[in-house]
Amino acid sequence: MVQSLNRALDVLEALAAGSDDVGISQITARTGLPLGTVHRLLSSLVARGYAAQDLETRLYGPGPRLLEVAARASASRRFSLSRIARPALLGLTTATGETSNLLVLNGDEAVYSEQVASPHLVRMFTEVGQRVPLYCIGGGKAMLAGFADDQLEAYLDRTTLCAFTPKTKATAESLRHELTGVREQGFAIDDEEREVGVCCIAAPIFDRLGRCVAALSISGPTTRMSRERALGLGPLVHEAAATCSIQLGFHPAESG
Amino acid sequence: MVQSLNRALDVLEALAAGSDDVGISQITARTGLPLGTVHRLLSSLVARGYAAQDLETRLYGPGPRLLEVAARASASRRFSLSRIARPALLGLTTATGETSNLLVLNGDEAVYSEQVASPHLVRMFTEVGQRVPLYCIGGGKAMLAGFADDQLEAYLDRTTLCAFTPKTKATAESLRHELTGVREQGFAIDDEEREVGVCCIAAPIFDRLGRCVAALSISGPTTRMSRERALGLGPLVHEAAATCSIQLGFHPAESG
DNA sequence: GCACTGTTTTCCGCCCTGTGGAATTATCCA
DNA sequence: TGGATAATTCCACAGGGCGGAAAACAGTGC
Repeated sequence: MVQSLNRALDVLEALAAGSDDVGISQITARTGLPLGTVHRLLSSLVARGYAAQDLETRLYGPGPRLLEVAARASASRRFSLSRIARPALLGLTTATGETSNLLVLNGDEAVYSEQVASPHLVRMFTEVGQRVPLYCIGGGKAMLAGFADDQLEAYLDRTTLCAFTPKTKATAESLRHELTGVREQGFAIDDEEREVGVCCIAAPIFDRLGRCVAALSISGPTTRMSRERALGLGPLVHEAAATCSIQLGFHPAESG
Repeated sequence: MVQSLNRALDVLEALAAGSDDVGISQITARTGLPLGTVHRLLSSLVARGYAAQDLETRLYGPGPRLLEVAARASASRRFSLSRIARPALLGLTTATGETSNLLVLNGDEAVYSEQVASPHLVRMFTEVGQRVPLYCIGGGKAMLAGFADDQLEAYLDRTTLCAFTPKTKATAESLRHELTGVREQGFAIDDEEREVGVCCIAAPIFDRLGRCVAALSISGPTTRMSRERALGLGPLVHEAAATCSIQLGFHPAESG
């Protein structure tokens, strides 16, 4: 572990942590590094544009180059959703024995874009690429729950809800009510709402700007996937989705 | 300038540059650093999460921590639009003697959110906080020109164009035509389209995702701001806006 | 205007840490 | 199985980073 680099990263992270500029002495306090050292490292960071100094206040803050490099990096194949989701899907299917899917938000629909199939003979099979309305599947409802209030209302305004099965939540009222529950729990269930005999549990994935862009789901025939079992798997899916969010650069605490 | 840090940043940037993972030897070639050195620096970057190694291919790519830290940093007051725009506005007003404004996109309207007033006795005066439609002012048209095609069409669909003056471009056709011109030039003019006797010139500001979020404008009475003078100021406004974009983390070349 | 306090910035000799060539190990093809 | 390519690990040297302390610089109260 290269010492100076390691310390410089400490300094960089200290700069990025707060929303206000900080002085050298504050950074010294936070990092525990000697003052002279902090100054030297900061100068180098400034020279490369990773930090910047306000000439009036003499305080330091994160620099534009940091954002620039991160923006380029985010274009890397490494951060493509499907690549990130693959291990999560494998994990879910291994753990549960049921088919898991990555659903991506596209307009007002969800698109099945990655799948790991269950080893069971009787299993869920949805075509990758298939598009479905958001309100009637687990992954869709997970994403709706991640919407901001006005975004959700706009969606409800322009969408005609239609009951695919007797259990479909086909009124704005019932949907709104359910989504508040989803927000609290962190996962959404679809208990035969799209198709009779199919139950699924899902959780939302957020990008680095805190926008809900996708969802993970596990689905199976109700013979194996009872409502109870599905709900029990909720935390598992939630955890897997949260891991994906973090890898996308999402920061849970303060996403301003 | 701390050598090891400096080199580590070279390595980091080399990782972030391409959209595919790279091997150590490729980085050695790109940076000119010795192989052992690159490996050592990379290991440190990996340990901190700024780089990541694919265990199958053994190739390296940018790490999630980079995005995470950048996401936090972007919340810094330092990158708030109005803070970035202030010097630009000062520069424009100093250079031209006319009032300059920062307009921020909000829904389908532009909001005047920062202003530096002209020293002239006869001058433009718009209230900060005022909201105006996009299609009839310079800054609004600059932002429309920065919209993607489908985004623009959706806007035109849901907006009723209304002629404020005889010169207002109040048809979808005339607007579309004008906007293609704006895209080529990089600035938009408003020659008495909102109010008779007022002319303004404006350019769009893009955020780090390449989305058009705001615009800078210079406006003045037609007695001083002739159409010709305004057009002559176009490159100046364009340049100022481009500087703001870069400080927001916008990367002109490959913004994927 | 002047001393005082809490900063940031600069300096410099010691020595720890990063350096990079070369040896070692892993991996991929044929 | 063996040969080529690339990734790791190793180690002795010395150059670069370290950090204490001094100097320069605001900002504040008298």
